[in-house]
Amino acid sequence: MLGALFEIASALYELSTVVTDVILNYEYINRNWVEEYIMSIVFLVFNGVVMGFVGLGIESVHPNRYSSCTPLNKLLAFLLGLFQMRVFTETLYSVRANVQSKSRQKPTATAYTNSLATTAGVDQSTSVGADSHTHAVGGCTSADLERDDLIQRAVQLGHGLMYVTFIQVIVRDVPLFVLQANATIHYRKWKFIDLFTVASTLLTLMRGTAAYIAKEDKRTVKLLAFVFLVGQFVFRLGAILLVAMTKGYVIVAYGLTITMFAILSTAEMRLAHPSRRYSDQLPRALVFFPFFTLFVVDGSKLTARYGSAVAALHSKKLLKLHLWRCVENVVGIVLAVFLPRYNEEVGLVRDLGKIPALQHGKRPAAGKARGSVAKKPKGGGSSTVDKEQQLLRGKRVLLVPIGSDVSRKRLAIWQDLVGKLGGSVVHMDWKTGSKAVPRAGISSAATVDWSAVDLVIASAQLEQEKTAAFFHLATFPPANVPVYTPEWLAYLLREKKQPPAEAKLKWSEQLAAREEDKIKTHRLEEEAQRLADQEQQEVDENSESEEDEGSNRNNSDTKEIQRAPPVHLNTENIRQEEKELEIKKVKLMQERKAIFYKNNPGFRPIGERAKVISSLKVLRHRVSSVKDLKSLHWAKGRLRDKVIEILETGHLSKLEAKKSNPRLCALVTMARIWGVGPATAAKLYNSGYRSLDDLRNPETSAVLTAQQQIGLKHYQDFLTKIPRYDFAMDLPYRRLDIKVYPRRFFGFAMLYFTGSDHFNRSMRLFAHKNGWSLSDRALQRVMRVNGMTVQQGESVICESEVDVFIALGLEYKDPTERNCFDIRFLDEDEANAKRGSKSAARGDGDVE
DNA sequence: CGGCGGTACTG
DNA sequence: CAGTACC
DNA sequence: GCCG
Repeated sequence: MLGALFEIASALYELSTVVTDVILNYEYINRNWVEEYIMSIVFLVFNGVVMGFVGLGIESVHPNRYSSCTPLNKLLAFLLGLFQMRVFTETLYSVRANVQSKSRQKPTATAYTNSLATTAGVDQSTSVGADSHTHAVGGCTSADLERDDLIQRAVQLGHGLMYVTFIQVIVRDVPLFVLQANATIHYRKWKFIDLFTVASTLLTLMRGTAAYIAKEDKRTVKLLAFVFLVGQFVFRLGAILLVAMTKGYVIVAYGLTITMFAILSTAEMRLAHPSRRYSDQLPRALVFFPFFTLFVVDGSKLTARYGSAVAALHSKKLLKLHLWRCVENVVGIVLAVFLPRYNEEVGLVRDLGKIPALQHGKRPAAGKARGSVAKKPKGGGSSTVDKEQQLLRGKRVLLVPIGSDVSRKRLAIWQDLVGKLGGSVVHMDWKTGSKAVPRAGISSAATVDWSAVDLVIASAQLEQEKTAAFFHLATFPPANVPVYTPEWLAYLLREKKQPPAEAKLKWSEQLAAREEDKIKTHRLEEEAQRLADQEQQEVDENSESEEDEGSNRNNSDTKEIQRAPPVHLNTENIRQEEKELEIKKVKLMQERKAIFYKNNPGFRPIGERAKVISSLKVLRHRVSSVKDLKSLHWAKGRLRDKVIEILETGHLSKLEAKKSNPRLCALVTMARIWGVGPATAAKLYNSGYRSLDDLRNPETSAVLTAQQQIGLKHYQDFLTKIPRYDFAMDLPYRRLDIKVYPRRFFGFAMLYFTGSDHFNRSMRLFAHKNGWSLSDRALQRVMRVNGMTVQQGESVICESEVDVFIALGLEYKDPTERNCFDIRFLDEDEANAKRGSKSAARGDGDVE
């Protein structure tokens, strides 16, 4: 009776773990942890289907348990598994059967323990086992026979349940455990529910493992080995996907790969030792699970620390994980090889060398099966490496020291590269006798002994004629001397081999490519012009009535207007893209709205009436005179005058005046130093500093702060935008912004950092005007009392940028639509006014 | 005519 | 607190 | 230098 209670209690406990999963899933979706939710559901469904089939299996051995109608019974058996009720209901059934049979006759202990129980009915030996048992008992009445059969079946079902539990562990609990652990590591502190799920998973795991290792039937072990492998597949794949989380197909590929290796090595391990004894199987279970759990947990941490799975993958820490994998594999293999075999005919894999997977990831010292794979890299040895690194050994290289992008520093780098590649640099005689790099355009020239040159390095920017003139040659390059670009050198050193022909790192190829580019651009320009003209005609035809700007159109003198560089626009394409963007935005809004209101129940958008934050509109046609604009209603007063001036004359006199104002130029230049703003620039100017060189004077350092000195030192570097891909060899100094926010600030922080600054300001102004405050970590109600701002209440919850737009009641803008120009520079008067009477800064009064 | 974004660091 | 920075 |  006690046993029955225990059985029911543990079944109830099983059920409660399922309930926990449901609660957790609810929480996932509530917090919009979509990845966790999806994966959890996938695992639950997968598990449900597996358990459903298990139910069908049990049904075929123990038919008609729930009803007398066979199809209905099958459906029930499947559904019970699908809804994760399998263990619970089967336990109840087996306990009932057991109690029933016990009440008729107390079974002997031996009948219970010695019975050849089989797995959940899939194994056909059930009836055989029952028969043999009946024979062994012998001489019984039919009633005894029936009772024995009943006992037998109950016991079988009890054993079967153990396997059901085991399967459940593999397909459901372990992946879920990993999921939950991951969610915990990533997003929140441990809560009771997490502790419960972890503890319950561990318990179930132990139970399942016990069920597996206690099993003594040979065929079932084989079957279970298979199930175990499938389970492992799910387990490992799930774990790896978790490590991958949201980004990067690389890690998915990686996950698949190591999963395959794991399966192969485990298959080898299991099949070689289908041992019947607890003591043989336990070490494997012990070895396998802890190691892999460590691997997964550490992998998750790593992902969290590096921000993305790909970054984590590229980090050196991964080595540690690989080492764990190695240890795990090595221990498994050692066990597989050296433990005694009980069943030689099942031991399928004796030659480890035949499984390529086993050769992967192991240290050379770890295994004896180091066959052909290990030999290959060793065979090549160090000589190959040397050869590869000295691709220019013995070559005499001439560096062409001219070109718009060739500096002394760059030449030195080339020389260094050539040296590293084992080549020697040919020195040439300057006619002028100077060793300085001649500037392009200056008619210096060099004489070169071309027979002593094996190859030439020249900038791709360098024109052919200029080079020929420089070397006093009729044509450049001279015959039989190959010319390469500096990128070719960089490639050799990086890749340690010759680039493929399609890389086009030969100088002439680069020239040709540039030429081709020019022609192409030209053609595109013409095409664009044609399209623009066409459009123009359409516009003219459609908008006679809107031409209210006639008075500004006496443009007989507009011929000398400097035209802006032509823009080639494929109007059809642009329209298509705009349409797609619009659809994408609407979709995003709808998607996020549901989540936003779930997070902020009862919230009312701040500016429901407001439609748009105005942003720059794109015209698809060229605007070269006022008539190209439908109307100028958006510009009034002085702005309008300026627009007209630009369109009519091609320039803006006020701007020209400023550009030629030396004081302003000096101010702008100095203020572009990182750490120097308008005020400091003015202060410096008034102290007599007029240029960067003035400031570079050593005795000046006292007037600059430490930050400003750094800014001055890397003046140009800090002004250079960081390109997406940087192939340059002498990389500039960079200023990097690293911002760390708690996850709940993500939406606000993303919006802020995406910019633009003007966009941020207009959005914040909008919030401000409506009595709210928007920052990079909150959108909250505020009270502003004579200059003081008082917060009122908590921030609106915005998990994404979109949410902020929803909260403000604004139309969503794609990042590409948040671009405005930065006109930040304070004018003189304003700067003076700000600093009041403290400073005596004087200058041209009319400067703006 | 007053207002113009919100926040953090430095000196 | 002013000045500068970030977007 | 625009806007309310």
